Amino acid sequence: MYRTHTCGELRQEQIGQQVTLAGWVQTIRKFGSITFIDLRDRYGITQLLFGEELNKELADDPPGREYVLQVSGLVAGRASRNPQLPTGDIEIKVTAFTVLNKSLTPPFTVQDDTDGGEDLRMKYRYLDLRRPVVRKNLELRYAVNRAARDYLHSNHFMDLETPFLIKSTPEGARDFVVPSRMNPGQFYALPQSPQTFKQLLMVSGYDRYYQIVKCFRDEDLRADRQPEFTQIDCEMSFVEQEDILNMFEGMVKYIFKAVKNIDYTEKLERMTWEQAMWRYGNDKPDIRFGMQILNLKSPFVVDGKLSANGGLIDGAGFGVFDYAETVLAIAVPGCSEYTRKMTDELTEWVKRPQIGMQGLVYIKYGADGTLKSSVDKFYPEPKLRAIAAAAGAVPGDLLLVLAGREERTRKAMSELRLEMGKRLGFRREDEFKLLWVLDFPLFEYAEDENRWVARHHPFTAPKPADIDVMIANSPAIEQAEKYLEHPYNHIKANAYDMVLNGNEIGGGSIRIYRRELQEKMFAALGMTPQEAQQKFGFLLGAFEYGAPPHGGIAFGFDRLCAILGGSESIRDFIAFPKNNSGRDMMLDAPGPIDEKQLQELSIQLKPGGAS
RNA sequence: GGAUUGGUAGUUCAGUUGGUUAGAAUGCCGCCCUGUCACGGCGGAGGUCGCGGGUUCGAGUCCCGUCCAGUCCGCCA
Repeated sequence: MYRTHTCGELRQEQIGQQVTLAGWVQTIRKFGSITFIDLRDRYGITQLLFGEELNKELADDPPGREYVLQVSGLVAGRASRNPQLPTGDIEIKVTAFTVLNKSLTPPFTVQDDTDGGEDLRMKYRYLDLRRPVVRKNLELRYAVNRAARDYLHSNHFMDLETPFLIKSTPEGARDFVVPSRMNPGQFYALPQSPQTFKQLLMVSGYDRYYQIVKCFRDEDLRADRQPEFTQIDCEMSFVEQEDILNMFEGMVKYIFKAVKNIDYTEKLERMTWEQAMWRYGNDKPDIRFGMQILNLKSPFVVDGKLSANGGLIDGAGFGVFDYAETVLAIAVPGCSEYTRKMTDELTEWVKRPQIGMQGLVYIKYGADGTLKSSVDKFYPEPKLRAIAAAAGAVPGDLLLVLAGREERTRKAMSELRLEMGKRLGFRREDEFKLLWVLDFPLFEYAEDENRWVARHHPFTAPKPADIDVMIANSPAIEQAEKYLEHPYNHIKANAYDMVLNGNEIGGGSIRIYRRELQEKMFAALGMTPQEAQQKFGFLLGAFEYGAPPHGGIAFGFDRLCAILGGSESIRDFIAFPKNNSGRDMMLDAPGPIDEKQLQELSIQLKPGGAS
């Protein structure tokens, strides 16, 4: 037997017991004729005391950091206790020890506040994973996994596996492809999601399916994006949107309780996509704080209602505002005393190429009620007061105003709002705000491709009221620049996203389950009937054998774990992640393959294609 | 594809207007130390300043190119 106890469990109650422990050397502290060693395993740290006799034996071939040690000895109370360790009341008086394995000196310190940089830790990820902070992240990941399974199992969902070697699909992200040796010149694709399989399972009558499953997308990476990532993928039959919202609102709340012990009792806020775009400038608003965006330009419509805020700044002779497509403002609380230097810095911030604004206008609404702005020349105080009032600003606020092309300005204002929220400490990582965003547009017009694309995916059903509009209208557009007038712009999807603290953590839709509508959808996306048949014939065929109404949702598992763990980067929550360029620094993958392998696969590389 | 930040000792970093032998902390090695837990004390080793080219009497420092890493934009149904 290698051990009787772990390094995290011994307490005062065990004093006097003979125990055997095994673990890694965390630190060694020598004092002449006695030596302390902190022994670490997954469960904690226990202090070992080597007395005079053993100390000599230890000195013959002294162990170093990360040596694997097995020790036997007596649990004893400590002369001076360490309240910072759960095992700090006791130590082991070692009577015998064995070096189970040696270790090279690790290239960085294996402790929470390590001295190692990111890429070094990735190269030696197996050492990095020994650090308690990283271990806690993976423990949290497992807790989320277990909670999701508990909840779904108790609601009669079945975990069913779907294949990884499938067919490349034209829509959506770029596929990872795998050459087929037995079918020369042909390729499998790795799934971007098990979408069509889970729909087929619905056709087969498995009316509640889930899978915590790897998905693959060959696109450029970010801190919160990996080429292979994990989804909690779910699908249900005989459901409407409301059923799905309720079921998965329940799942996320269950996870909050199980993992964070948070009682998220209130019903999730709901917002239409249009509301989100106008009020927050993006489709995944962070609603932990206000600072909603106000449109100062001409009247605009949200959800069929005309906004009264428009026209406040028109016709004052300020060209930047008069000729801009849109002018947006936010009221930043308590910042009216910003100095010139600070507003200049914000101006530089919005002028960065990533934001791309020409400049920034500000209005300082002083605590004493006075108004000062960078555009006083054009807007006398009463006018500024009206603008401030419309934006819901109160004395002490700083109004920030951006003007320009609508899409870009809205996006920039969204970024500015988030940045100010961050600077003012409104984005606390221990506060969690969930939100449903509903009624997404079904289509988007891709100007570069000159065709409609599905905003969610091509299996998403339109709102029932829009089905007739979709069937009655041809997707064709006479002149490309006139696409905005096409009825397809107004078709809403039966789709929904769940947003947590400004991150999309889940998204799904009610699916199309009739062949005619699915064919119409493929046609709308520019596929000929032959193409549709060739690419999705299996699905269209299945729809002819009694496909039930169904819908589903998929959650970004890694991202959910990261947010619950208070981190921006999902890499910290994946045991063996890839770096920014999709490389595994530890394996040094991807790499070249042998000429023989290439031949078997009937693949010839372009000259210079492999290096 | 683009923007931007960084690359100097095992590691994390400093290095001024270009100027003598490139520093600190930590880690590592040796000696001392019986109550530490960030132990302490003394001593020591450790550098292709990412790589290539250029400017200069002289380059870690300036210029050009390139590679690697981080963040972001595009992209990611």
